Amino acid sequence: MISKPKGTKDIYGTVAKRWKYVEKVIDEVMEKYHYGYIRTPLFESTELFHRGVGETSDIVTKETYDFLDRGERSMTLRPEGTAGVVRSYIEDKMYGDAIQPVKFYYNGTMYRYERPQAGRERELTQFGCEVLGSDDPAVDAEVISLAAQIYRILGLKNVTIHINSLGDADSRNNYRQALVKYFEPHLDLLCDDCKSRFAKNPLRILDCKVDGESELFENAPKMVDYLNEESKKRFEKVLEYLDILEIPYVVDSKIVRGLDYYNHTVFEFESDINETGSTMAIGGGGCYNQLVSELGGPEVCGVGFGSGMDRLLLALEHEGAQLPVKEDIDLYLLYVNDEEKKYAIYLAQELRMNGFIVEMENMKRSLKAQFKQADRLKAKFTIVLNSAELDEDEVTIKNTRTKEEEKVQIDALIYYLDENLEDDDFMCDCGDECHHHGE
RNA sequence: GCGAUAUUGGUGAAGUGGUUAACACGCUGGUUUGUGGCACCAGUACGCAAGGGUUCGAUUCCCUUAUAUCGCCCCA
Repeated sequence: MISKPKGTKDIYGTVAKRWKYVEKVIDEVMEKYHYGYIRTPLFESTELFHRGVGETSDIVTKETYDFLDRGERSMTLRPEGTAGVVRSYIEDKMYGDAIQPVKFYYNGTMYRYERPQAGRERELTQFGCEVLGSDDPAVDAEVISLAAQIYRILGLKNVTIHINSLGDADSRNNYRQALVKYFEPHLDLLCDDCKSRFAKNPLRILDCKVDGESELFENAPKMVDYLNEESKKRFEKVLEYLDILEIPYVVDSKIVRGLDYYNHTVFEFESDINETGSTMAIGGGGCYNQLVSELGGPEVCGVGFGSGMDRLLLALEHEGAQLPVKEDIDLYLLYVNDEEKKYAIYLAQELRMNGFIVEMENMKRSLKAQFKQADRLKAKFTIVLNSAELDEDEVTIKNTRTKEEEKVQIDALIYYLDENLEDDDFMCDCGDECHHHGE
């Protein structure tokens, strides 16, 4: 047997329906915020992902799917969405467009060469957005509120927004130095991982799982105190706008994000996915004011966020959120003899073209087994085709819920179904403003 | 890259160094010759991830590999 590659998943059945629903919500919300859908290549030049990420992390060396194509060009399966969007922005000179800022959203598979674990696959699906060309803090707030809206509409409740500011390049460097100075005398108290973080990426020390709660860490310098005046004002604006939007947040100085290209606002959406009560980031993002120029474009600001579908669905499941997923069918056609079967083939097609979800027997089952099948399919109606009745141009249709049977002229069948199929598909608890169903 | 645990039919699983691998669900058929969902009866793993080893004998012990789950590193 050939099995799927490590860290990949087959998605089908009810799970696939949940995915499609979530994707529909994403599309609708993105559209209202006026973000244009963008599809960029699944693979790009390796250099695209390696530049900008910097030398500090393992990402470049061991966590991307790299390969040489037949022309000996080094290619990489995209590990995230931002780089491709920024590349496209630069390549197509969108910074010259009349409409600014440029706003995009994406939704697609990404590839990371990692060991799978909870909420972490090698092939993953992420959606996200990018705004390029504006440094207005209102854009930061918009991006955050957009993500918050998607989560809210999906029914996710236990999500906390952690937000922080890294300031501009100067502030960030000052803070980095302060951290180094602070931890240096206590180096021997740190865990082994932190010792290497100290050398490679001191900001990450704050994320330590071993002794992140210790006194040493509590007294560590805070980013906020190292923001210069301008950066501080900018951050306050972002928070003010979030207040206007009535979006609750927690200022969390431990949010630093891993990569160097972030400036100013950074944020993460945390959900309590595990039974253990520990939290997991289901999305995050921030400003990246150097990435565009790093990749060969103009000095332009970017803001974006990305969110993992797998973790999002995990969180929805964990919270028991009800997604409006349709699992039943309208009608199941049963038959016994060949003449009836032929009519079933015809009738199924006819009714499907008229908008009904129709299924028919295709397994040569006994009539009894056909009824069982109709149950399993949760058919709202069944028709047992009967030669004698067909000669009279009529069928007996049975409502599986009320058990009532009725003789109906075949000509009147569509009308009958229209009348009798109630629209009780689902209830959703998104309040009066809910427009996302029934279309 | 590192670590822990696991891998038994269509599914959930129990179990043991030794004749026929529990139980349940499902599925198929029958009781009921074209109206099910209930009930009862019957059938349903030539095999316990793959390969190698130890042994008179292994699904059970050992090794290797693969896969899965969870964690570490990293986190875009």
